[in-house]
Amino acid sequence: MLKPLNPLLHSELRLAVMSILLGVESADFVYIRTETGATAGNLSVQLDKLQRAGYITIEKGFNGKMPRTTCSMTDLGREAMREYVEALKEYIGGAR
Amino acid sequence: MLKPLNPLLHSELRLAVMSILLGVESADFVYIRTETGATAGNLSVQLDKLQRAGYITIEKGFNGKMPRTTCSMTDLGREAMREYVEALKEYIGGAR
DNA sequence: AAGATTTGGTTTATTTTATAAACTTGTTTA
DNA sequence: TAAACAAGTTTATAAAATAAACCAAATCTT
Repeated sequence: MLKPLNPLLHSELRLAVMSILLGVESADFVYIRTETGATAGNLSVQLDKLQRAGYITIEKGFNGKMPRTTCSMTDLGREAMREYVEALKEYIGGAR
Repeated sequence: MLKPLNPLLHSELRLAVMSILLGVESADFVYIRTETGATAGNLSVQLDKLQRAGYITIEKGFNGKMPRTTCSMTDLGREAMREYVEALKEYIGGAR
């Protein structure tokens, strides 16, 4: 039987966020927003879910006077991605 | 910017169904149900969506006296899977 | 042979999720 | 100083997934 797909990661926007964060030390809200094309509201909600799961950390600070939200992936997040990709391969392995 | 993921395929159960059908000429409802572990109701709904999209064909016949529903993938379905996997790789490419 | 159970589903209702719209707080610009 | 903009959050709506309830016919039980 196929492995279940972590529902937290099996979401287009959350997966895109995780994908971006895999490649960098950290990324801020505005950057992630422009890279993904998501609306701010949607992104805010999905980042919160990833944080609650312990997959990313969110730090709120300031860039001069403007607020800035910076995200980065945790080890737990990295491990979850690894497992997700491994499971996913069972689903798409035949499509080559 | 990341390619969008075909929402019809980006669903655990529908993806499992497509994955199964990729490897075989055809498969019947009961087989798909046991392989995926899905409930009959859920499977019925998701098969219908795949059929409406033209990704699979569904034929209803009989096995002796018992009804039998047989599914197989269409060329359109195969092509959609190919594109989906290609898009997905952009998301998970970093996780190796 | 009548009733109970199983098979193979479909339909409908409920829950969850994703998404967008509206709002808030503070900043910069005209 | 009023209007517009930036960076988000909160709340409402739309869509999706899932489960519960149901149905018809076959088979098993006594």
